[in-house]
Amino acid sequence: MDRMENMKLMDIYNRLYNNFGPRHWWPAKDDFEMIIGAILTQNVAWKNVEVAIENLYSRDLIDLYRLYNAKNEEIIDAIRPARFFNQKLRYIKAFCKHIIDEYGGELDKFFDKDTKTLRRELLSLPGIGEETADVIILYGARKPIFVVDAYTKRLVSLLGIMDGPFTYPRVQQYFMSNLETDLYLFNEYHALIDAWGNIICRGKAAKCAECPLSDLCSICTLDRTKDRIAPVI
DNA sequence: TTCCTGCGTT
DNA sequence: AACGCCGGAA
Repeated sequence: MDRMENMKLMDIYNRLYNNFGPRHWWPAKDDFEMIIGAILTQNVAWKNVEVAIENLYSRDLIDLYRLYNAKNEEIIDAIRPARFFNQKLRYIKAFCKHIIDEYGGELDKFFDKDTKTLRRELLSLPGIGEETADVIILYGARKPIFVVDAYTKRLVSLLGIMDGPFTYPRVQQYFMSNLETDLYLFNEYHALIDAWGNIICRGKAAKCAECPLSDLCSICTLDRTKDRIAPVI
């Protein structure tokens, strides 16, 4: 734990928290819905996922066994707004099958495993990459792990707080080695970075005037008219 | 790298 | 019409 790096990261966290307030993630009624949402949201706007989840609820399919036994056409019909529906159908069914075969359909038994084992097991499943695995560990199993997404890479790149290349494990290691291992902190930090990337720092339409980190940003100087350059990731 | 491939925003 | 989205696989 480097004191200076910790101060930098906590300063960023506090600015985001003061600006956006607590985000109360993950937005789901239960753990199963949380996991389905995590798969459906891959490279898709969350608004589309909300529709897909609602479609599943209206078909009474937010349930491990009912979803696993449902017809492919019915699931595709429901999740179509979340894009890549053929792949995501396979991913969802594979996850359900795994929990049914290995844990008798009980998610809690799956979550009981230690973080490292849980992560390995999640990564072995189709459609579960590093980000989705960590999201499920943090917001589903409620174990402290730092989630890295495209916004996180954009943030460290723009603020110049760490050296590249900004690969998933390197960025994750940077945050986890310089922050207290705290479930609430990791929960809010990722959710706040998402709010920042989603609401403020969205590519061409970036609202630098409203950004609580503008004075730390290497390319977003407000005192001169300057075209934004895409961050190198 | 490319494919997957819906929808609100600009 | 083009962009970009709470990515992952091959």
